[in-house]
Amino acid sequence: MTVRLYNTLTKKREEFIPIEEGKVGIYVCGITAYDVCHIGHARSAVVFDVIYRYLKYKGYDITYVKNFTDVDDKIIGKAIAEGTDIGEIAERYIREHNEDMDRLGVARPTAAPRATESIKGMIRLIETLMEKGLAYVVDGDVYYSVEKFSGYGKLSGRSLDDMMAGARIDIDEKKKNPFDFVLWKSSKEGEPWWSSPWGKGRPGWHIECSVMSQRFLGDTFDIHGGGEDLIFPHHENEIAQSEGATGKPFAKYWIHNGFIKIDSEKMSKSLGNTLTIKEILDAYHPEVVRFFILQRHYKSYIDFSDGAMAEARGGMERVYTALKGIKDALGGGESVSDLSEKDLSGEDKTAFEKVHTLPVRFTEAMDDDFNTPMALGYIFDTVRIINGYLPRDGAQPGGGTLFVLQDARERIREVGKVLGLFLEEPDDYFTKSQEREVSKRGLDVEEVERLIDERKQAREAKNWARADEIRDLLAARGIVLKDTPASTTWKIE
RNA sequence: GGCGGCAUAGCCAAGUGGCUAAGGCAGCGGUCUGCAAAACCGUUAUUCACCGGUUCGAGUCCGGUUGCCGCCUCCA
Repeated sequence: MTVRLYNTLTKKREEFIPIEEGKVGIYVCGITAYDVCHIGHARSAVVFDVIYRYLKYKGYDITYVKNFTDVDDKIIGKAIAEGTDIGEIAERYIREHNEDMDRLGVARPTAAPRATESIKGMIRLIETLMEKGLAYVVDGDVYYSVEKFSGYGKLSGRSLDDMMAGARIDIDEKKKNPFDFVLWKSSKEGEPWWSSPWGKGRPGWHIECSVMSQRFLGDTFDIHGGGEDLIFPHHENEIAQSEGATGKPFAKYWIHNGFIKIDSEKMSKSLGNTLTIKEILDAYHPEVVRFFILQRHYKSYIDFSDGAMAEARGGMERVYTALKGIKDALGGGESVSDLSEKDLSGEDKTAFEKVHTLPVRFTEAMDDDFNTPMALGYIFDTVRIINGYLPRDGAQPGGGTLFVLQDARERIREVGKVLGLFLEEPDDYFTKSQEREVSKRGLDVEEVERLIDERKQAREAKNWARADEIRDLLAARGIVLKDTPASTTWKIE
């Protein structure tokens, strides 16, 4: 089965056919290293991480490039403000970024080049554009002449005439056309610079991606991705630069992820409602964050709120509760059943067939434009089967049951690995989750446990009134108790 | 002003021409439990913003209306 994906360039869902059979080259625009990453970066990272892992799961030999922009106005501004150089600023935020990604369980790309490592290539590319008459020089700045590139606007679906009609940009007298964009910028006093045929200067923003994608993936490659805000002008300009220079098609498929809103508002620095990845991870388990993101199709916007996160947490718990049930039934052993599939019959056989085909359904969903919400739905279907199949308290499960449960766990792990979910030991997951909730709510754990202990004694004395009173007291603080024959455990609702 | 997207149950969210409109959360009834919790079973949209059209057949295609949103400036 082949993957079908929505291509921003054609505005259609298309069959994914790699340029070279079995191989995939993917380039995703990374961050500008001038500030800590927010939840929007997390979404983009998680979405493309899952696409990367899925294509790998499908057996493709994949080269995944995600760049760092380490020279730009904002970085320069920050360096000047702090009296340091751009290298130090970039280094700091790249390190922070990598830390955030590691915590989110985002795999490192095959290559993570920095713009400043490819300055020579950028100069060469700009020279080619000059030779082809696609660029012009004004006072040491080099501009791209959009009118000279006939395909300009094909990605964002607008013509230059449309853009002119609705132009809202400042007229810059240096430019021949208001949509011309800078390829090379002359440096002002105190700014970093590189020498070039046009004098001391630095690259414009778009040129780096044209150069680094070409360097790692060639003139034409399979997939180019990024946030939807990059469609115009960034990706449009990349196409103009690359196709203008090589005369060949640039990326074959373009994938763009949707934005995150916060409490139904657009997240932006001016509104002051940005949430950093660090803040989110202090409050929620990384897998809850991934689950929250993957619960919606990557192209739609997501509305972040505490309520939505609480729901995501609830969903995660459902899966981990089932995994815990399996673990308890297996008695902690990894491989306790030495049966094989053909030894199964009746109920065991039926359950096995349902559970064992999870990866097939998962693949169907993912092949359909990476439909992670549907993929998660199939995982929940599997969870229901497991829960209904788990031995009741105290019952001794038979060999067939163990075999099925073991397989169920394997299959959930198999697809979970692609999504970056359900990879923890259930006990660890619950412990970490609980610690976060406790610290978030400022609960006094010792007092909680003292009350539980008091309730235990009341229960032993069959003083149900006092036992219930304590439970209600704890419930008022969001603590839910669970009595098992052996002990009482508690969790945050 | 230009370009584009979305509207599915109380909430979140799949489904893009055809079996009974996935799944999660919340609710209700039952089983289990000292009572709960978790889990399971059942239940919760004759209907997919509205109006018209195409079709044997539409949530799904086309046209219109209304409402929300994004991009056009740095932005994931």
